[in-house]
Formats: sequence, structure tokens, C-alpha cells
Amino acid sequence: MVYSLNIYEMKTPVTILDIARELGISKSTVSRVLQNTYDVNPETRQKVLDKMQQMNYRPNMMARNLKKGSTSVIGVNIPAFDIPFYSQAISGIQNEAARQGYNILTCQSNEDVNTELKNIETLLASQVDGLLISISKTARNVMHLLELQRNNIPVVLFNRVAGQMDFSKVYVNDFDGAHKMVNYLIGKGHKKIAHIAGPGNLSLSKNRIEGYKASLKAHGISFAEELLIEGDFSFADGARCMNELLDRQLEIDAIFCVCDSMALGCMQVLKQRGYRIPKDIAVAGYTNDPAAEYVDPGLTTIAQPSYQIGVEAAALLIRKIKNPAYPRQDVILDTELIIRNSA
Amino acid sequence: MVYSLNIYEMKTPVTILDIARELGISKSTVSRVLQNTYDVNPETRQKVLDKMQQMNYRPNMMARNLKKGSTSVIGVNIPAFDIPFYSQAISGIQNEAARQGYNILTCQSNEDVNTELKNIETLLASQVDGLLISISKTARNVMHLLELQRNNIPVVLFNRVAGQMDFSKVYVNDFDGAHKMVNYLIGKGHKKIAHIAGPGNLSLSKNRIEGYKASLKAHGISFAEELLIEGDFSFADGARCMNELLDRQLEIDAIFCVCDSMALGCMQVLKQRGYRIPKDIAVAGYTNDPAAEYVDPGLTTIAQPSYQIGVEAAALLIRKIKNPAYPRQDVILDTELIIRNSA
DNA sequence: CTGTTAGCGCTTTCAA
DNA sequence: TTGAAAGCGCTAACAG
Repeated sequence: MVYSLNIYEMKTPVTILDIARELGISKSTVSRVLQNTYDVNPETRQKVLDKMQQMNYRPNMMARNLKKGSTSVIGVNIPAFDIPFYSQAISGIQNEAARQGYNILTCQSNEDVNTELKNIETLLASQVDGLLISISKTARNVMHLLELQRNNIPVVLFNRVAGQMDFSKVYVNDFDGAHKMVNYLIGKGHKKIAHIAGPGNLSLSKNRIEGYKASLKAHGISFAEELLIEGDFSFADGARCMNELLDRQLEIDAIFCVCDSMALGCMQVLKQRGYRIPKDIAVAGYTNDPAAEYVDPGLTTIAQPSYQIGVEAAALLIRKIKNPAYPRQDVILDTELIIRNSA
Repeated sequence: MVYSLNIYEMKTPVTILDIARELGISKSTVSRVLQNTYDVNPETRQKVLDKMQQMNYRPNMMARNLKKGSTSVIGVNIPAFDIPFYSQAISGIQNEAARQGYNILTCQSNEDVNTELKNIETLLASQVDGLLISISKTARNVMHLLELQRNNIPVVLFNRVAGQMDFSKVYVNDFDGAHKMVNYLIGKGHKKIAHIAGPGNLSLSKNRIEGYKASLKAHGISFAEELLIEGDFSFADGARCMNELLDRQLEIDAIFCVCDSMALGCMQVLKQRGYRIPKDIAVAGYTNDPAAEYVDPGLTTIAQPSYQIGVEAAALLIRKIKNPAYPRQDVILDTELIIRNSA
């Protein structure tokens, strides 16, 4: 009798057919109470509901979705979960998606284009209704995005956007953020302001460079090529860039970094090499990572509404999914200058 | 003729039937090349492959999964994406899952039990093959977990674990971590060591308290109830606890916090109230958040292998999914004492 | 090696 | 208000 016990335990999930049989009715009727949009005899309805409760029925979304042709699932591809910006953006994405009855299938590219391609393939195979994408910094071209466009897949790009596709995009006004910061630095009397930029394939890098240049120009300071250096966003590379800049023996009184992690790398190098911050060289970041608040001196930076970016991106995508005719649009969010003590 | 154009554009996804028809063969044959486990005439196989390429065929996982009765999707419920520990753990989970051909459906509870319940319901409805759960700090009971057990759902709990269920668990040796830290503090000559603990419903809180007590005892220091205070993990609450402790006018020469965010809150209060760290009061944390490295003074803390916890949890769950007979097991990972300048 | 057939669990006409 | 039946895209016997 041990066997029957086992069989009992590995009970297969209960289906509408099971509960229909138990009640001596047809599965269509059961299905109807599930939709609660058709007319069903109130008594029957209640009996069905009770039975469902009793038998612990749970609708099989796979079957339902196969029938409906949509999954109410959004695929998300980001560079990495443990980048503070993305963990906050994902938080916004998930909350907004849940609010609207969507689930999220999440992948990280680990900053590798090939992984990114594979992720997108996997997500499409899972029949996601749409895609939220922030490209990897190694994505030198956007063929994969064009491919999505050709296939009419609803896509919204966020934060790291690129290309001229017919996709909505959500990002911050990088030009303005950089402009604001450099204005501030100049206002504090700095004149030799270096800039550590981000990877050249990302619009955000370009836009921040433009904002930096525009501010210099507006204040009659000529742009010096040798004060501009490209990095890869990482703490370690921030340190490398700072060392390189210092080794060039230029006069520098301030340094504006494309992101906080690089700025933190700069600060570490500056401290090691005996510079006082901000007295000898001021340091400014961008992104307002949690760490910016705790470092010494506190990092002056530009805050981005990362959670809100996630919310907007998800909302936009869902609107597009529900109405494919919904036109593309760019949502450009504002940044905020956060003044601490490093500049 | 505009209409026909539109119709052309909203082409429905191509199925195996489409490519079978195009080739004048049966869809079974097409299906067979998809499985590439059955014997198919090499020529036919190639023709099918070519056609798939040409027609841009993508298998419909929903259909496949409905048939197979499994989804190769793992449901994940965590308290919040933007807690550094979890963003790293998720990173490990996703990479390991992807390596083994699984996708992850992720939800956050925002530390709310009801949301947690809803998340789990949603994930189950999506027919996930198993669940990776870290409970919210407001989860005072574990009825929902018992329910999962009753339904034979493969579950692995990680980090924040609770209850006596037949689930595998992955967590760090909290007793040992706390013990190690307090030993270190005592070794530095501290005798009046306060402890800010975590929510009482979580084993990790209890275990760290036990480690703290055991170390005191081993060194002949008697445990003082008034030096123990319970907090909720947050920076703000760390500040609150610190103030409260200070206001009690006790002699304190060191404070050991259940997590770094609370320790950072303590440091802020201590600085504001004119205490020198570690001279007047030493501060120690737990978790080794990125910020711990950047604060001034650097925070002495206990590092947890957060990424690895994610990897182990995912691996364990997948093993259980593939072999339901696989017995439960506890994976207890080791911590590391990271000495900086705050203690 | 290949085609036919019967579902997986659900929704939704069409009739009654 | 209800039931019968077809079918979403795919897999897997079974038969040839």
C-alpha cells in the first residue's frame, strides 16, 4: 500500500476538467466563472468557486496564454543586476509591471553583447509580450535591435539607448545634467576641468561630453582635448584614468566623471597621491550611487531618478503592448545637482 | 490596397506547421529536427533548418511547455532589488540559471508579507518549476511556505530563512560571523560591546545574537540586556538605535550592527554627536556593502559570499526540480572578517 | 525515416 | 444559462 500512497502524493495539478467532473458540469461552465464576464447561474458559480477553493485549483497560465497568444510577461535585459542604477530601475520596473498585472523575466548581459543577444533570443522564445532593454557597453552596433524592429516586437530602450529605431526611449537629460555640473564647477572658480567620459558607443557618454563642452564654451573656456579621457564606468578604470591624467602633468583643478564609481576611483588615487579634495582638485560624479553619500568627502554628483526611469519605461512598454499603434516617444527625465563636499 | 499592406505587416508568428506546409512535409518531421534526438534524413533536416532560418522561425515555448508540463522557469521572490546583498545574489541566481537553461521570473515583496503572498501566487500561476525565496522581514509566520510544502513545490530558501520545513536552505554561518567579529572586537580591548540586532522573526538575527553572546561568554564578559537593541536593517533605524543607546547613558566602547546600513546610520549619529570612531566608540557592521569601503573611516565588517549564495541556491533548486527525490540540505557558507578602520 | 493522431489546459464560438 | 467541439503550437506514441 506504500505505492498508492506515493501515487496519492504526486497528485497532478487540478484542472478545470477535474472540478467540472466533480460537479457534474462541463468545463466550459467552469471556464466561464473563471472569466467572470459571461453569465453563469449564481448558484452554479458559487459551487464552482467553492470547489476550486476546496481542490486548491490554480489556473494554468501556460494554457491560457497559449490560447490567448500573449503572456503578460515583459522581458528585461540589463547589463548587470548589481549596478546600483539598475537595481533601482528594476525595482521600478517590477513594481509598475506588477501593478498592471505583468510579470518580468529578467536577464543580465554581464556587459557582453553575445550574452545580450542570447538573452533576447531566450526572452522572445518565452513569448514575452515586449522587451525592456538597456544595452551592454560592448554593443558596438544595434543590429539586434533592428531585428526586433523588423519583427514588430514592442521594445522600450532605457538609460543606455542607441540607434535611430522606432522604439520609445526613457533616459535622463544627460546634456543638461553635465551642463549643470560643469556650470557649478566653473561657478566655484574652477577653470581647468577634466572629464572622464564613458564608452563612446553610448549616447549618454556623448551627451554628457556635449554638456561639458557647452558649459565650458558658455563661460569662454576653450575645450582641451587632453583633458578628456574615455573610461569604462568601473571603479578600477576611474583610478586608471585619474593616474593617466595626473601623469600627463597638466594643470587640473577639477575633474568631472561620467559616473560615481569612476569618481570614487579618482578620489582614491588622488588621496593616495597626496592631493587634497576639493582643495587641490575637486571631484564631481554622476548617478548619485548610495556610496556617494558615505565617502569622505561626500561626492558632489548628479542624481538620476533611477526608480522612476524603470516605472516610466515599464508603463510606456505596456501601453505599446496594449495598443500597437501607440507612437514612439522619448521620455527625458530631469536630473538634480547634489552638492556635497568633494566639489 | 493599404489594407492588404497592413495585413501583411501584422504577420502572425510562423509555426512548425507553416514551415511543414512550405516544404510539403509533416509537422512531426519539423518537430523532430527541433528535438534533434530523433533520426531525420540529413537532407530533409537541412531543408527544414534552412526554411526555419529563412522564415525566421522561433519555437513557441508556451506550447512546448504546456505539452511538457514544465517551463524551465524559476520564480524568485526577494525583499527588494536595491538591497546590495540581493542585487548580488540575483546576479548569481540568474547566471547559474542561464547556464543550466533556466529563466528567472523575479518579484520583490518590498518587505510586505501580503505582496510576498501575491508574488508567490503569481509565480505559481505562471507554472514556474520551482521557487527561490527570501522572506520579507514582516513575515511573522510561514504559513505560505507550509502551503508550498503541502503542494510539493520545489523550494529553496536563501539568506533570510525561517521555519522547519522540508526545504533546502542556503545561508551564511551567521553565528560564526558574529562570533568572529565580537572576538575581534574583544581582542582590540573592547569590553562594553553593544549589539544592534535585526528583526526577531529571522533566523539570521537570532544566530548573530547567539554568536555575539557566545563570544562574550567565552571571554568572561557577561551579557547585558540593555546593550542589545532590535532594529529593522535600515540606515534610518540604525541612527535611531544609536541615539537610543547613547541616550541610555551606558558605557559603550564598541557597537556591532546586524548589517552595514545600520552601522552607517550609527556612524552618522556618532559623528554628529561628536564621538570619534573608533577611538571613543568602535563600529562594526555585517554584509560588506560596497559603501563600507568608501566611508570614513572604512567600516570593519563581515563579508558574505552574496553572489555565491545565489549560485548555490539556484543550483540546489534545479537539482531538486530535476530529481524530486533529492533530499533537502542546508548549504552554510562561510563569512570573512574584513578589517578596516572603524574598529 | 516519416506521417497520423491524440492530447497538454484553456477559451470561445455555435447550438441548444 | 449551459454543453459540445474546435483549436492555440507543440510533442510523442504508434504505425507504417
